[in-house]
Amino acid sequence: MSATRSASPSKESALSPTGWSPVIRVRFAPSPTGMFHVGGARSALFNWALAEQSGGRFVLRIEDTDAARNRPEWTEGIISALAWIGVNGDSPFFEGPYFQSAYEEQHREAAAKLLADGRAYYCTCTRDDVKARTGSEHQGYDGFCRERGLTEGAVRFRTPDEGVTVVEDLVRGTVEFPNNAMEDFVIARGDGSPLFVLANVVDDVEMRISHVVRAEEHLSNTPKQQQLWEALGVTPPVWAHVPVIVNEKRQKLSKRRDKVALESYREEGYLAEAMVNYLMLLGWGTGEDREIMPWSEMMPRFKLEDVNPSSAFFDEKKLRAFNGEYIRALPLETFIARCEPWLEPDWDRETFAKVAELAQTRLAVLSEITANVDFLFLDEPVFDQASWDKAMKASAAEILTGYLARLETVDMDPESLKSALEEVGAEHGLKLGKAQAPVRVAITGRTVGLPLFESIEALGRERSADRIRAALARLEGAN
RNA sequence: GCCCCCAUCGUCUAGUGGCCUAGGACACCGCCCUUUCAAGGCGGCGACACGGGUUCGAAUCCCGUUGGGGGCACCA
Repeated sequence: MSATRSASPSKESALSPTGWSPVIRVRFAPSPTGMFHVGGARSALFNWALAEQSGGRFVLRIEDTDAARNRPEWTEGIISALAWIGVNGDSPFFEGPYFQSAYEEQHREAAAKLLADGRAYYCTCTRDDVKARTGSEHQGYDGFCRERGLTEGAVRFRTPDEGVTVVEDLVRGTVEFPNNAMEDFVIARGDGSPLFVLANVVDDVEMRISHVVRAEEHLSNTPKQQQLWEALGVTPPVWAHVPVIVNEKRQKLSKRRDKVALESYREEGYLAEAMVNYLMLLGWGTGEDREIMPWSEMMPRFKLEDVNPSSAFFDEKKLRAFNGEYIRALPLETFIARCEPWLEPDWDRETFAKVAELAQTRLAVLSEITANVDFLFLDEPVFDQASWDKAMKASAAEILTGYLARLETVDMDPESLKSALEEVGAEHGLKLGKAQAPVRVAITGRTVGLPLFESIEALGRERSADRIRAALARLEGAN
């Protein structure tokens, strides 16, 4: 038999490809071998949109069969990261988590069935054996044990020698794989333990997965898996291989060299909403001249057929821009609450609340709030040397002295504080833009930051005066 | 080496044979606003990889070239 799939998924069959159920059942099957990856998050989101828009199910399956590399904290990390981006267990569309390790019995039974049906056979060849016979590093298994009738060893799946395996992919269209390029691959080890390719398929079958939506790196495995589905007597799912996410060198994002952990973005102060929005746009577009869109609007618009097949660069600059948009769109109270993790416990929250609105338009990520407001709470500002050098020259000392004098009597409101500095500046032929520089550095330690007069108001008369005196002293010490 | 995928501005994308002198967003540049920096407003730069077809007509279809990428374990 050809073991190929002839029918292409029509719109109708895409809704019930397995014939088991009219609902879409998708799955996300990460292995807990490291920090949760932005690529995984993007795949999860695509699956999540599908489940939610159709009233189907999103099945979370932790593929924890590689005991050597698995760690429980990674599993927790996956679950909490998913929850962060809105894929949470409380939703009626969420199912799981299931743990692959719990289904080993089914995997073994499947291998046994394949063996009994003659679709698989035992093999005792080692890699070196095969290499010795074929004389090549690159050649696959040569089928040596196919007809030997062994009763133990690793289990190999018997692949067709001729013809092609046709994979119908919603993103990539029809993809044909020549069967003669597919070796008889191992589905269970010599000790009987199942391999990924088998476990993955058996679980998908058992969990009645209708659509397998995953990254393109799995496309090459798909003909093998499809053969397995068919050998198990089940109609394969609808496949959809979404593009890989790449770095600036256009290579698949890797945990080693790239910043890929969702958690690290979270810690930097990226908003989940912005991250979700950005991730959805990697390989897909809203179809409108509008990219900033909440999940509630994006979710129903998502279609696998619209996913772009080419790889997408993860552009943190654009993510930052999105994040800034989302931060600015936050109601002030919410913004204040969201900043909380980056504020030291002893920083006065009332003072912070006074300047929060001024800071809101100045952040791309929440963690930047610290550098914007720390001067209000520290005994003395953190002086940035470059800022100091730039501002503390020419008539800086005169400006500071003049302003210090006025600070004793001026009304402590931004307008009055501003007029006072304008007057001092005028005395030295300086416009406000120039005159404010030394004062700003004296007060905040930096040349850039929150509006100066509001900052002085928030700091208070005495503390502001102290800082100007300190800067003056420092200036003299330098000379 | 073998198999497979991909190819529109620097980047993410819109575009599914005529609406395209190719639209939007990020980045970049300039101007305006302005107490710094942002934010905001306005404007600019900037792409259909190349070569053949098919067609009255191609960014859109086909073939090839080139260039990227992914996969080929008794890993997941």
